[in-house]
Amino acid sequence: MPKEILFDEEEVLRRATELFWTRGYNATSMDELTRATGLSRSSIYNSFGGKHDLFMRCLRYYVNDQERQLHELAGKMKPVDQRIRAAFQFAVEEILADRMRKGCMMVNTTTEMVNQDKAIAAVAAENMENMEKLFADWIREGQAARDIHTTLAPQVLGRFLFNTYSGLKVYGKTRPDRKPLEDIITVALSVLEGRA
Amino acid sequence: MPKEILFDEEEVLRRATELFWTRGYNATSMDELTRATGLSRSSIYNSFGGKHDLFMRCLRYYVNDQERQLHELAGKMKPVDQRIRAAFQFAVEEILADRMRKGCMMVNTTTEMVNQDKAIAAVAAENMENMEKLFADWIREGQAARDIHTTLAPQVLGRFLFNTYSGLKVYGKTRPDRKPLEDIITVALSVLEGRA
DNA sequence: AAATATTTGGAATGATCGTTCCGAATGTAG
DNA sequence: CTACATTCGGAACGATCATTCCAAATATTT
Repeated sequence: MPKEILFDEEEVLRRATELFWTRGYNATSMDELTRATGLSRSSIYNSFGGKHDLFMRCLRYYVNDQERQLHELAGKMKPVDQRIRAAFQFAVEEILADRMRKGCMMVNTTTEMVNQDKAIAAVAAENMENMEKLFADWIREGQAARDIHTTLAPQVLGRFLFNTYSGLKVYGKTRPDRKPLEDIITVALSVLEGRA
Repeated sequence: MPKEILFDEEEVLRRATELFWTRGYNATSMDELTRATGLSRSSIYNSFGGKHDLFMRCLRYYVNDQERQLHELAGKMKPVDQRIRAAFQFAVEEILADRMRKGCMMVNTTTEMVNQDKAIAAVAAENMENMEKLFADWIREGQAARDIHTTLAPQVLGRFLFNTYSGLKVYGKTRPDRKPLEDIITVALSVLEGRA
């Protein structure tokens, strides 16, 4: 009975995410969203609810993708110290390839919306939790393999790595140059070396 | 001949800054600005130009104040290692005292506007330059006093400190708790220790 | 006290905001 | 081929946006 939905939902989500990512929540209008996705107003409201609902879908889409990429990295790159370096190096390449200087959608959203929107704040808190745990798990693994000293607890080092990671996303937005970004990583990762 | 301006310009700037800081550029309306400052629309346009001009004044007001506070700290706290720790500790106290979870206006503005507004991007770049230089100068001073190892160049360590600093402002926005913030600082400042 | 230059409050403007609504289009089921 | 459930395009809605404008208020100078 129902007429089929004609568009590819994931493709729409990808395009909407790209726009929100580039312009932020408040500066993005439904009009721009229709142009970016190719959908009419009605279709967006029908399929995704209003602007806020659509944004939440996009934000989750983004963070899931980000977290998935990092988990995949762990599958390929076994030695933990190399893996951590690879994760940060990957972030640098992403920043340098980002022609629109979008930065990180989660960081952008955090600074723009966390103190004004509880639903968004919840996603931000969850992502922080996940990232800290991911890094902490890697650290624990590296400590067990005696590649990382055990002077500091995995959770503490994980938090530090996540903080450095967020910082890079901000830094790259005003200065997307390889040298300073890699300088920062060099110093940050030196805390994992020796001293055991 | 001229009727006097009845308001205190700095007080107006302070209140407008507080509002932009809390809500960001796009989410702040001229209507809210009139309520926050007590001025009428005409007075704002007369004395400060439009919304964008006023925002630039506020942003400069904010960054000048921030940079001034750090420079003042250097005057009081002579030993460099203690001074750096004090600067980061001060940031933590600021985050914990920030009931509105405003975070850092410069970081917020960077992530919201840098890829959409050249004038703002210029201020962000200038502030980054100043902060890196400030930290680098402190590092150089500490190295000369043999309080900090000389394995890494002042500029490199300065960049790292600035990155950690920015990261904390983001972190504190979603999780304004003392423990994790101080964990991060502990790890970050450990890169300045020994090893010479 | 009168004249003047400026500020001030508030109404008005046109644009744009997010959202709703409805008739037309369209694919499926009988 | 008819009936129907749903999507779709685009007009329309009220609210709000940044900005402009003008008459009233006011402090200084004459």
